[in-house]
Amino acid sequence: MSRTAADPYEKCAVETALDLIDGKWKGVILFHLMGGTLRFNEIRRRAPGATQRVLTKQLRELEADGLILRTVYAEVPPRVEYRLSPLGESLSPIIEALKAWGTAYQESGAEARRAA
Amino acid sequence: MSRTAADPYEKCAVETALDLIDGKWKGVILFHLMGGTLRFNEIRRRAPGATQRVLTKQLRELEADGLILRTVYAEVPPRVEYRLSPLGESLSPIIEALKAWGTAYQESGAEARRAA
DNA sequence: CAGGATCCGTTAAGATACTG
DNA sequence: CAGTATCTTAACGGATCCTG
Repeated sequence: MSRTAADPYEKCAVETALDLIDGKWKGVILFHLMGGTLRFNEIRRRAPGATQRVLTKQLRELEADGLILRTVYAEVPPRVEYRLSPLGESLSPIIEALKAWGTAYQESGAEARRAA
Repeated sequence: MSRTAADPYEKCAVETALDLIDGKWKGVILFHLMGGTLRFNEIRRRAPGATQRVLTKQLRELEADGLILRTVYAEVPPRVEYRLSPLGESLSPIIEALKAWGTAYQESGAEARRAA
């Protein structure tokens, strides 16, 4: 954050935000948590293709970043619930916007062009 | 895109969108191009820390994804201008939202907590 | 059930040098 | 000016096996 140029501050904000949702499954996780609290295996089911290791890691990162809350119930069998923190919820409009934009992009056939 | 579950479609849209702006400097590039057409070295100046190689690569990816347009002027010295495509411009609201959110995140002191 | 520990392959990204 | 060509490193993501 040197602030040598005119507006490096603004630039960093975009970077900061993107860094937080950077990770192959973070967007997906956040999106599904927007629907309410989920347990580990429930998230896993909604993110087929992601392994436990990766999922766990990204959940921990999201937690460390303060975007989600992790609640462990000391019972047996173990139960761990994940839900959006207030900060995470404040991302909802953006996730929704991304979803809408992604949908439009897909339907525009731009994906096909990309593959080509 | 198996569509086996209830709504894998929606999930993929979020993923699709994030994939397009995934890359350490893509968000920064797009943000600065929102201010108007820029030449290669102008972008470089606005993304200190990014090397030519990385910058070139990400610019090419953005171009391949149809988010930016690259215009080469056959003159000497060479001049190459980058600007947002209509599709790229449609991302502006999202980039702005990310910037606003990132700023709020930074000011909330959440970054400090993250480092700790 | 919800992970932790390990090993491994791929890719992103950085450093550096050179060119039309 | 705007790249390309190599090389190296670090991080990410995946697969598998094990445990409180």
